[in-house]
Amino acid sequence: MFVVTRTKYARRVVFTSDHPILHVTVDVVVLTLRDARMCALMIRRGGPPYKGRWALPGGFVEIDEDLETAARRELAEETGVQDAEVRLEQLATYGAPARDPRHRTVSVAWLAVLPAPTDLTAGSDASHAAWKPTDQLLSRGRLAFDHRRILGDAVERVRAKLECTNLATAFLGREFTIAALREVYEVVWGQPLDAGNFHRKVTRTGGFVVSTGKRRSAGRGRPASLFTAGPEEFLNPPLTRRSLG
Amino acid sequence: MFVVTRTKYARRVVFTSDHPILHVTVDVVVLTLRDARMCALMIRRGGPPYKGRWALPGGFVEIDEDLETAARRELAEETGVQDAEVRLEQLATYGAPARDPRHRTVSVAWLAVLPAPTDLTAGSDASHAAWKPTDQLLSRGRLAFDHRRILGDAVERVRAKLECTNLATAFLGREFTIAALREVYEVVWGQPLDAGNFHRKVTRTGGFVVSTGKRRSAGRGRPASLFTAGPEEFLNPPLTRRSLG
DNA sequence: ACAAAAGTGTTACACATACACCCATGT
DNA sequence: ACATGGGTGTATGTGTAACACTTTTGT
Repeated sequence: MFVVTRTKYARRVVFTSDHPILHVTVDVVVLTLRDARMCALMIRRGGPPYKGRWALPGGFVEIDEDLETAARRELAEETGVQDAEVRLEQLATYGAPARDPRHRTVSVAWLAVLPAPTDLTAGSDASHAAWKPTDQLLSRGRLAFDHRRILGDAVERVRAKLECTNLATAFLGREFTIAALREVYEVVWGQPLDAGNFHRKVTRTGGFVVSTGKRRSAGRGRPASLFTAGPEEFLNPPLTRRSLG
Repeated sequence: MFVVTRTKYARRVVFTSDHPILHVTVDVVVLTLRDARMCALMIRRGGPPYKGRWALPGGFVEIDEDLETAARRELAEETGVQDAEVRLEQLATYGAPARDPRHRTVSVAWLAVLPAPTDLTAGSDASHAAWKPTDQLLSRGRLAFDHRRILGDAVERVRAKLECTNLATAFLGREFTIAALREVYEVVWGQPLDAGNFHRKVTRTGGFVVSTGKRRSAGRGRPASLFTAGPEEFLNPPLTRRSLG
């Protein structure tokens, strides 16, 4: 029950319905670790509204497109990451009537966690896309729309999921050392952890990490064993957030 | 950029946009305990598609309506529950292109947990609305749309939240006994718990329950103390799901 | 040899589990 | 008096927190 026409500039849709009509978008919070800081991929807006402000990558859901497919498309367009293995998790949906001044828009937010050295060359303009530290964005950043809240919810979700899943391994490459994994926890939780106890905990918790048998020297000190992420999504019991240094 | 006209039968909206256009609905999973079973409020569909099947209460989001407001409106329309105190929590958003055969519909699902004796008289027809046991619905029920999946996700969410929040108190009235609270856990988790240890755990965990000083006799046995729900949302450490009987 | 990081041992303590046992009420 | 359910005590096991200590490398 809709007609699509193509003008010189854009597709134009004339739609008839008995029901209210809203726009549906996806926004993706892409997180990674750079220089011991948690960073989010942000896009600088080139036009109104919120011109010049940082915004989450996102866009409209196509008419025959699954929500996760739309999020995956946005992720690929902005980062070049085509990997179907990337964990993409639905965060929440934001739909306050005034969140977009142009039209009523409901946005389904997604969370993606990537290993560190992702360059933004593929498909996106470096002057428009950048990795920004999440703590800066959340405290002093001037973000477009309600993206500060979405980002804040994403960071909270990641903090919570480190306790009871091995999501932390998503911040690392396929093979990693226990020390690197510990650094993820220390950065995300913002507190030092006991190296010895952490090592015991993650290696003895079945399904968390899998030993490869290989070792890697980090320049000085005893070479560390290499592990890959285990298959287990949920741990029982969870890691605790205590054990301050 | 839209025109609303009113015909004899329904509002008709003619809409013009440069972007894909989707319908947005809310569906509400309303859970309660009846006769030691977890039940969901279901609506029997009177017309196609899925005529005669059970569906979650839900409906279209109005053009100027917040998502939570829409969910709360649906809850009130179907149960008569106007209480602003009712916890309403966003579950997830479901948007597979074919989930509604009529038109592309994205549905934001919400979860509400209510005390048991809610009669459905207010505003809804008893022949169309009913409390159905969730285990039956999930195993043998023929549900409309993707509502089986939504219901399944809701039940999983509730099971998980009992471990680390005092959501269980939402199944009970303002004042309740520890035994009643324990029954909520036993029904939702489907396993018996040790009465003594449960009592100690919930009363010694700060913020979980608050003693009223009052007592209530249940006919036989020592009268139980009455408690109200504490303010705390998250517990540390969580209740464990073990302790089989 | 020394520094540095990986990994293990050890001890004290908190909490969970299992279950015995006492408490307060109705019949 | 007895049954019934509410609530506490207690022994035992298990995991955590803190930190000492050993292992394995680079310089």
